[in-house]
Amino acid sequence: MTSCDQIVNDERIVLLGLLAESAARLQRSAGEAMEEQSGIPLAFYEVMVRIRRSESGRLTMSEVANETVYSSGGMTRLIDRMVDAEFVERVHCPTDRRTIYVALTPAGIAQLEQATTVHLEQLDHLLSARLSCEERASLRALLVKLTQSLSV
Amino acid sequence: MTSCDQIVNDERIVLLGLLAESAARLQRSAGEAMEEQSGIPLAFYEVMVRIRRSESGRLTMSEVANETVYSSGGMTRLIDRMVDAEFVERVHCPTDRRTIYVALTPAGIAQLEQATTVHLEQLDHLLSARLSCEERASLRALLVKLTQSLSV
DNA sequence: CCATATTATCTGCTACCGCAACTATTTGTC
DNA sequence: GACAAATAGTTGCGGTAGCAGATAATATGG
Repeated sequence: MTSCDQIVNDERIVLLGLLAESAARLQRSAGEAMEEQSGIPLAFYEVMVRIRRSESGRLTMSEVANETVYSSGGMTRLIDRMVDAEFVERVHCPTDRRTIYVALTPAGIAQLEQATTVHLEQLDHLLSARLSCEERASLRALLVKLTQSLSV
Repeated sequence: MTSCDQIVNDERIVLLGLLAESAARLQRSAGEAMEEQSGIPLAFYEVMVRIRRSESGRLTMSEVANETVYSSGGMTRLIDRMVDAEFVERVHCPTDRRTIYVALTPAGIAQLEQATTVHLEQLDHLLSARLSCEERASLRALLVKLTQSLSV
């Protein structure tokens, strides 16, 4: 190999590292702020947001796990903690006794609303201050394109 | 609040979730491939790449930790594992006995070269197949801009 | 020359995730 | 209807990260 020095600076390798770094730093900043100001982990928030976005106000365990890139085992315990905190509840599906829906409790809805308000302020700091609306839109488009069909 | 339904779809909240999801999925895919084909965790690779990119061929514990978004404690153990695997070695700084340099061993350099070759093929699958060269360039530019001054 | 503050790294404790194995349920095939 | 395969979710185990405190070395002020 002529020089690994050059190859490790390949744009694709840099891009993957950059993506990991950006995501880690943003999640850390936003996560710390949420923990401080709303008292919940960012992971809780992400789950509650997905549930809230759903048509029926509930998602199966598998659906939540897939949307948030958790394993099924990992999601079981995350939901356990959220049930303990009384933000969500498990609801058995009447037609398929294997599936379990996860739905927000009234306390969860309240928590989600409070956290969202604070979270948006943080995102103004973290995102809006650094990227224009157009830039955020193209970043979003690029990430969607990148993640499509990688969804498995 | 009129409707939290709308607010949780705010473009900034979506963007943060999307960034997390993209990074997680890509790292998972690339990480599994690297583990299979090169026998090392992606975390090892990321550390070795940073060291290789450095001018002097070595970085302090703090430098590696900062560049890879680890805490100092987390980096201590990651380097412990890499030392056990004989990919890197700790070198005491002669002028400041607190600082410790991390440098690649010959085995580490060889491993890095092998892994890089395979990794680039994977990235062709994961990145090049989905985004054009121009799109990757603008994604890179946007991520750099986003992460700038968030570096602490 | 000593005391204090700062810096660099390591260690103990705790929390959390993934994998693989397991249970329960449903679906498909004969 | 019965048995095999597939699917949904939970649990045991192992590994890894972060935080806080400990340790060691250097820099600063008196």
